[in-house]
Amino acid sequence: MGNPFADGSPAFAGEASIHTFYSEASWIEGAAIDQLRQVSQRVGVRRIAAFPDLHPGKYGPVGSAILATRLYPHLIGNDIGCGMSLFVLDIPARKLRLDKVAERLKALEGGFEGDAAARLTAAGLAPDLYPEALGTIGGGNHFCEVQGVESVADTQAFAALGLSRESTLLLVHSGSRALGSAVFDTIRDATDGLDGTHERATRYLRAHDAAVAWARLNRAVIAERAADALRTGCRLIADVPHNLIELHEGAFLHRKGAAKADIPVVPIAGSRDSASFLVRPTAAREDALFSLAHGAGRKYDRRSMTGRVGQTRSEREKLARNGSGGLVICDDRALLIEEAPAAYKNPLQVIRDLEQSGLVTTLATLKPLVTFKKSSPPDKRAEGTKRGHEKRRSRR
DNA sequence: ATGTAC
Repeated sequence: MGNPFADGSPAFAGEASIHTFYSEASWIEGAAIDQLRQVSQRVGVRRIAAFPDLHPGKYGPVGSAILATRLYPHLIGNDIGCGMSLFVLDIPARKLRLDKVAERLKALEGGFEGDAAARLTAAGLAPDLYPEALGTIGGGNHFCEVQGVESVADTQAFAALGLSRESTLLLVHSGSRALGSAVFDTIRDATDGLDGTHERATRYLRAHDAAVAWARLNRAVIAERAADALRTGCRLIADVPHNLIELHEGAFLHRKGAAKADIPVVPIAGSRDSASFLVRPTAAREDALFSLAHGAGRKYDRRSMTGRVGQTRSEREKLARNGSGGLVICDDRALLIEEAPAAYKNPLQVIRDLEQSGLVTTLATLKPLVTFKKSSPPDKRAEGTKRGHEKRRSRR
């Protein structure tokens, strides 16, 4: 089936307009289109913008921005405040030894050894707000990636950010961990959304805003920990949430896997095997609800990836390297397979569509050098009894 | 996505 909204013109379903920013060349699942339609028919939904990384999610379309007069916490889900932060490290890329970088980044696996409570307080958050989780990446599609500069399209704009072809960048994708999940738990029953003036909505929004701030701080602490591990410093270039609700002209702007675009520069992640992009959003794009794609977007869901790739040892070893010699640290085999580059759409096509829609100009292309996802957890099999071994073996 | 439901 073709893509009914691919012409980019607004289509009307219910009261809401759906404006798409992807071309026929982008892979868009029918189930995601169905979800867009369903959301467009919900009470209070006014306008929807959908991006080329659009794919179906648990409660609604991922890769879309939804403006509604009613509040829909489920459109955001549990990882409130999730996003990408780009930093520059105080060390030129040519000085990096990738195997050493990979080894040192394993320090991220444990907890933050600094004063989490003090950092929370400095960010205006309660010191007892999940201090033990602060500075941890989490699972799923989250990562911390050391990048080099592949090419620069706008030298002046790139230099104005204090960046050059020699720069080493650090892209952190993480969110609010257990906090966002706990906040979502408080409104799990509100599947039909909330009246924004209701006290329950106000309470949720206050907790939501704290989770957004916590997630931003989390990315900063992760970057700081990575920089410390690499014996260098770092400086923030851009912090861009893609999972949050903001007030816009008296209505709620829900962004689910849609990057906030009303800021100077936005990093858009590729898969771990392909380049990421630093783009400049076109100002004041009301039609795109001041949003952008947040990455490549999934092509295959996690479950269907099992059996698709990583069957043999040599295939799994291939997944631990990227095509240009970079390294991937992911000692969790299931996660390595679920997050294989083949599970994602072509990020180049995503950028092409955003450029052709006039939503962005690309400043630079960044190549992955070392992608940290997860290092060895304590080996549970080694802890088990001999009987446990036999049980496990018989299950296979 | 999640100190992962049971």
